[in-house]
Amino acid sequence: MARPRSVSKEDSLELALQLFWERGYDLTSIADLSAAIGVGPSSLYNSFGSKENLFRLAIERYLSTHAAPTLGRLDDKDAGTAVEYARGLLREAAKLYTSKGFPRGCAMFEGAGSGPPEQSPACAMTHAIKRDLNKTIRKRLDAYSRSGEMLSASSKVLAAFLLGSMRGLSQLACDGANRTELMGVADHAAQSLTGP
Amino acid sequence: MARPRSVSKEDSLELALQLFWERGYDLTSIADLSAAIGVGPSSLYNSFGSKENLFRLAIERYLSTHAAPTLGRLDDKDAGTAVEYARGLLREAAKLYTSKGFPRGCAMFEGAGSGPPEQSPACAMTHAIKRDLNKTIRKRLDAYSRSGEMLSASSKVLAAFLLGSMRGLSQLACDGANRTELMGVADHAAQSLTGP
DNA sequence: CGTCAATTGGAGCGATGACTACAAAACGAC
DNA sequence: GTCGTTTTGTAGTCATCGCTCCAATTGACG
Repeated sequence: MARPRSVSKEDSLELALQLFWERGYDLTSIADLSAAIGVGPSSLYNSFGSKENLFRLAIERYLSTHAAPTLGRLDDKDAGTAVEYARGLLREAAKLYTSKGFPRGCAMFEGAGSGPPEQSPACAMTHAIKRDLNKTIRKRLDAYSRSGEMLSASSKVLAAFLLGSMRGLSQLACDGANRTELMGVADHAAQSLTGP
Repeated sequence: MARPRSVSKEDSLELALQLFWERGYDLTSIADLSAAIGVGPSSLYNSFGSKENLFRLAIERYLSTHAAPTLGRLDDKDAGTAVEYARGLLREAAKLYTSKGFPRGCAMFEGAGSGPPEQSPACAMTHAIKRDLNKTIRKRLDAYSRSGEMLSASSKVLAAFLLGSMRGLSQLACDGANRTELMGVADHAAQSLTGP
């Protein structure tokens, strides 16, 4: 029994996400968001509290929608061999980073600076997520090792390599590499997990 | 026959570089630079003209000093096999990205946003450099191909992979990975160039 | 219709952004 | 010492930042 919001929270978050995705946290101002969403700044603050919180919610939306297929590959337990697991993960990432109608690269990697957690609020929140990604990949590789598969390096090194590859793919996408090129890089990186 | 500058241009550029390196172009303000260098803003503008130009000169200094060993590996024609070439390049980069007493990661990759050239002045200048890096790597790989060495993929894919690996290493360094870990990733990535 | 609750647009807050105007200061040349 | 040249610090320009205050608006409910 009150005035209804002119734009739904979901719609607002999706529009905010796309701005953060394209320009990053620092270069996206409240005025930009306000104009893109079509509501005044006061409505944004009434709904989301702060720019930092809006970013957090936008990234959460990103992870649970756009990035869901990629995250699903992260702990895909039916991926076949380790190489096939890595290929599935990196190809899915490459696909996400070159989706038509959306900004290039990864919204989380590129949306916040890549600095240490204390550099900015946005860095702090994405830093924790990246740690989780690394941990998840490493667990999956450890499982391959335990089941007897020979890998080309330790799970620690390979987890860092795969996460680094995802970030490299994101940056290549930002710089204009097309999907075909990214898929080639993804395939090559995945293939490198082959044991001796 | 005029008043001498209180801080040399070289010293100013080195200090400016380290700030841009650590915080990036956008998050480094003229006031920050002024305080770190120990001169007023007017001196900075008198010496360098604009923030954009100061950044350009700082990055040029970075490339010609700190990054010189890494750039030297880029077209090292006495590197042995392609795998050895890649290993030399990536290990030198890993070393640069974890130098004691300097910010983590690559000043050029992390100092400017990773967006398209039109996103910001800083992006525009680094974009051109990245294109050159790719081209140089590819030429080197083509030379290996022409001399009969079998590679694991096309020079186009491998050049993108190697540049992507450098950027991945830089980001891992920014997130706190230590030198040993980066060296492991570098070795692994280089090893992947082995022909079939 | 009147009431209450939530949202809205707009105006404006203090802080900070890049940048500049200007006069005092510091040298070499004379 | 005086002059000319360049650098210096200070103060201030206008724009924009994240954010807030407030009165007007919009509905469902009685």
